[in-house]
Amino acid sequence: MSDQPLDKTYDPHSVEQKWYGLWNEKGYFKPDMTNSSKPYCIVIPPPNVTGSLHMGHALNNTLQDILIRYKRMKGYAALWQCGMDHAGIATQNVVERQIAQEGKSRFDMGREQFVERVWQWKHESGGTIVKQLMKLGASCDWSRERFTMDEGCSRAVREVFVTLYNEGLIYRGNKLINWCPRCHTALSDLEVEHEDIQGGLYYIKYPSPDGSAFLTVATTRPETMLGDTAIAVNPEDPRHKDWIGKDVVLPLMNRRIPVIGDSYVDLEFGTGALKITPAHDPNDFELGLKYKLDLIKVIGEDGAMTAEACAYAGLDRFDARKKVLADLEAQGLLEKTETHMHSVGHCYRCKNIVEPNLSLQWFVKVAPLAEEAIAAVMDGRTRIIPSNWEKTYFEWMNNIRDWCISRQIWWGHRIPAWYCKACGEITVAKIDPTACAACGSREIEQESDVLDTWFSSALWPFSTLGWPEKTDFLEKFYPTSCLVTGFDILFFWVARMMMMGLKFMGDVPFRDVYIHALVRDAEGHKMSKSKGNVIDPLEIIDTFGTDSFRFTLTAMAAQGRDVKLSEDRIEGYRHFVNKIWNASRFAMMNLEGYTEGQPERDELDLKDRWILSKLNGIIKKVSESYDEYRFNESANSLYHFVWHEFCDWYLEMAKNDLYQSENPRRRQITQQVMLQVLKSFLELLHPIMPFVTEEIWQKLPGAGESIVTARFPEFTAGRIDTAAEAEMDMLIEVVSAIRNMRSELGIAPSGRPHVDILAHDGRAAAGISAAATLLCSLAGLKDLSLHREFAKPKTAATAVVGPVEIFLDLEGVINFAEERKRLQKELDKVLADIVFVGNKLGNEGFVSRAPEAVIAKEKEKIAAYREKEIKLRDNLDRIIILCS
RNA sequence: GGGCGCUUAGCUCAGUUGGCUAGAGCACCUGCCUUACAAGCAGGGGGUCACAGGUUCAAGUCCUGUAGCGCCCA
Repeated sequence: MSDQPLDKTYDPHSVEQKWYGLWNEKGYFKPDMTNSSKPYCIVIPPPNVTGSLHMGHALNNTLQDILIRYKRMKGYAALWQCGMDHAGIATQNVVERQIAQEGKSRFDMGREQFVERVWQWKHESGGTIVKQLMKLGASCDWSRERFTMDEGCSRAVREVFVTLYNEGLIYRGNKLINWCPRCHTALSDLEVEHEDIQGGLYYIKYPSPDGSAFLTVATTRPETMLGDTAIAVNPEDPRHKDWIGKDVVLPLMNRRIPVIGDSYVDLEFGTGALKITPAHDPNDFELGLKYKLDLIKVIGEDGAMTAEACAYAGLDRFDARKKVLADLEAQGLLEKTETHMHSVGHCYRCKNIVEPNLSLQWFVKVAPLAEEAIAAVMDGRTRIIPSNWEKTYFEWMNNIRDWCISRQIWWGHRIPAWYCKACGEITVAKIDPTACAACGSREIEQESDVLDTWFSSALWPFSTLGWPEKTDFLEKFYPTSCLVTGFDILFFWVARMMMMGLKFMGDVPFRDVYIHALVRDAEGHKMSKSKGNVIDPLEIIDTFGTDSFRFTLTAMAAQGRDVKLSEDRIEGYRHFVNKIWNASRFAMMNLEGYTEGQPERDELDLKDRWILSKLNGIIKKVSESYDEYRFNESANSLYHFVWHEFCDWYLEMAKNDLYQSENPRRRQITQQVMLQVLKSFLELLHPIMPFVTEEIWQKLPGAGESIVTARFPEFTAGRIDTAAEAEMDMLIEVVSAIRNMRSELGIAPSGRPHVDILAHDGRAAAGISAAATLLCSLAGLKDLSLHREFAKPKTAATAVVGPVEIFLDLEGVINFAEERKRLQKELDKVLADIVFVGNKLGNEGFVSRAPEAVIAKEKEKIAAYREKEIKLRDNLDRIIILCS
């Protein structure tokens, strides 16, 4: 305990720095491997090494930290396995831009030197996000930080690749893939972002060989016509079916191509005739296979037209489009042009338009792996929360296509395949071979492509725990407990981890997957640099402190709803931090004569029993909410508890005991209860607000080593005291009623009126009597008289609370007309209540079919209303007399 | 085109299995510098829960349809 009282306001910055460093140094974030405590493990979604903390990270990591801190306090061996992703394309882009400023390209440098340069960049400027995560308070075990390109992860990648290859689940094939001409690499289907853009729909006339007739075809990409090898029409289409089996002449190229009939063709779209370019459209590719059509590649890797495009060779694809259209126009073969909205694929890294292109690439045959991954979610080995995401997961898994895993870049895991120049065979090996496995030739050359970054991320839950080695960590923590992530990488990452985990570990990678929402701006727009609506979490932390920021995210992170973040909201929660601070400050300013100890049960007074009961309720509520990933409920119940129960009522009532000196024992008990409640509250809140809770907790008398490793409060059913809660409810209502009268009748806050209370009911009377002093101070009264029988005073305002009637002496100050209005309003309300509940009870269906308890509740209600009505009428009558 | 979700107070949102004449924060109005907190305290106003049907004794909550918005996939 510190002798220093708390400062008047809370200063987050110094506090945050101090504690984080200390926690980390003391190793609190490392799981306790020595004991037999149950494991709890989360693997972090590895941020890109190029990344810096954005709102998505902030939310994602706050939620993970809450879970980890909670479980750690619950006594689990809690491991938050952290690390970073090498982010192949993104990182390569960053370094390429850097060397471009020096006037060089990666090709000038050569592969080895370039990769060296990337590592250098990584060491110098990569991973700024780690420090930012620390600012956020993330309690990762930094001693176990991993990188997808580190030695262990690379070994895991090799192991997996070779195994899958040997089992025929990885193959090399010439197929249609998504090609980014800017990044100069293949992309998987997932890495293409589709966006609707306004384009043209061009109607091109394909003449019959004798020139007597034309078949008109509509297309959005006219430049691909140069690679057409057929036209397809629907055999059901009366307009075109006669063309089937005949040829047309491909304009500009003067090539004869067949017209085929296939029901795939949509009768409604365009003219009902479809040009087939198997080398540049995925659907055409399938048709090409079906009808054994030629594949003519007219767009090259650089986005320019190939030699196959003859007169157009060398032109950029978009220039070629213009020229093709102009030439068609000139030949009278462009029938018309319409504007047309259609979806166009863009590279998710550089946003350039992606070209579907024929290319020799490596693929993972996913169907067999997906089957297992589907089954694991179906039978509940892995839960997806909220469960409606399961449907999305199944939908995707059931329609999954082979995964293109080769990338034509240099930064990444180089594919462990060697081509033999002598026999042409491929050698795939875990350890770099020196000779061809087939013919023994030493003339072998390694595949130049690297693997999709997501390939290594797919192994993250076990590669980071040491796999393929059999480590203690792997043994203890796999399957991990929970994965926390946004839905945007459900397919990219979660699905693939499921497949790989099941395949290589024989078990799911995680028991739970918690999918959280997206953070948007106050208007609900996705934050993006181009829109300029990005809120930088680090600026927020600087302005408001980490705790208020984390609390805001948590309180707003309701399941299945996006977080619309505004600074106003964060500011509001900064007030909350301040409130906690000041409540604690108050507690510590009133510790005169304090001794440590646990008061006996029968020494507790009403307010003590009440707050301890409420505390127990909140322990239950908060634990359950954390357990069920209802983070916002934890946050909101804690907010309400400390502000509106502990501060508004308990502390206000405690002042009586704390300020008076006649009864030191009573004061001690109140101090003990107050501190106990405060301490437990801080522990409950700590997972959400790690810093301020530690700062205060440390200053409390009898503090332990750190709140980080303190025990999370346990719910005890026996501590719930319903009698105390009911009694307090009544007192609170009485106080509120008096305050309301004072306010509505314009009694100055400095005014100290006298109150008479009439209570026929013995219990109520006893309660009021015991709390008389309290009532006076809370309601600002001079004094209070309690009566079992009472001649109602003439000049008093009145209120009815359950079995109790309150008379506020207004001699000299009363405005009878005002009081009459007030009572009339009260009476109207109670009459409406009676009608409402009366209707319910008068309903035959309700009485016969509603559950017993519900009916009893309604009956109780109406009885109370009726009683209140009688008293109100009586009081109103007397006022009316006085008014006249 | 297929799928998912949203629409509740001026604003941002809670509201688990139907029992709510609907809650919070901010904003607003009134009064208070009451010795923890004016980043505060006390009191107050404000909603036909998008619309239309249906199921039920009972619907913000379940079902169907409509409108608007958003996202994912093709």
